[in-house]
Amino acid sequence: MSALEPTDPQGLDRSDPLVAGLAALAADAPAGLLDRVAARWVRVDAAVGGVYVAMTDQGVAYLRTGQDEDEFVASFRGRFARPLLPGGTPPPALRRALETGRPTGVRLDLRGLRPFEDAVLRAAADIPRGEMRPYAWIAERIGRPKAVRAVGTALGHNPVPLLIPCHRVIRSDGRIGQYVFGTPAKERLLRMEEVNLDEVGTLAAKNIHFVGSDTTGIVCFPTCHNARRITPAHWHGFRTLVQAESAGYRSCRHCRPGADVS
DNA sequence: CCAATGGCTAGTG
DNA sequence: GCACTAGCCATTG
Repeated sequence: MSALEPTDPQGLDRSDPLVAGLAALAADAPAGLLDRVAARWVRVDAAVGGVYVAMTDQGVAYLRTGQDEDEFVASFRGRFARPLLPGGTPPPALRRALETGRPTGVRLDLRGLRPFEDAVLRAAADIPRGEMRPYAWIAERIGRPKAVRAVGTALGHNPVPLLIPCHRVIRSDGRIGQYVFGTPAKERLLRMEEVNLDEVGTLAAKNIHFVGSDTTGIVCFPTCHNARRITPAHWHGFRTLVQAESAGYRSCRHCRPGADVS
């Protein structure tokens, strides 16, 4: 540093372009730049009660239930290496999504996921409202048919439950399975979106996990919207997909039981 | 690197 | 049918 240069009160050499640049940043960083680094959190009412939602400039990165904001911030920091600041008003699209359970128009920031987790969550994101698929179905779809348990683990780490509907993934035997916000919440969410859990339970008790129509020769998961329109007179239940196939049925192209056909 | 741990399953008796 | 269990596999300690 030259003695002729003015001395900064903080001892910084402002003639150094780098230092000058940094100083300018610190002094009046545009909001957009700060938000490129820091995430913002908001509180939103959801179907399961109040939730905290963290958003980056790319979209929603993290969502959790709970009352204590310090806890939320701490758990966010445990997973993401970036600061989290209070963020003001929730975007209307986000509020609408969490009120109605229809997450249209909400951008997600899923960076940082491992390839396996990413594949699992993307498959789960494709399950339509009001329908359910087994853990094993996701495993097959992503090309890891034996990683069924790991699918459960990955869904358990879903950073954005509700927005990625992991509550629509159930066990192959028809039981509800576990959920990041607890099994009762999972049941409530499913009933809220008009899944007939009682019927699914009744069928499961009779070992029926697939249903088909003898007019179309198509077999579905019981909650598939095609399955729900089958006339009782033409309705047939099956214990396994193999049984349905040997009876001449082919798997529904909408719900894709036995997701081997891509 | 090895062991342990899950939002699970299909098989066995 | 109904319990049980060995197998599975991506993460984590």
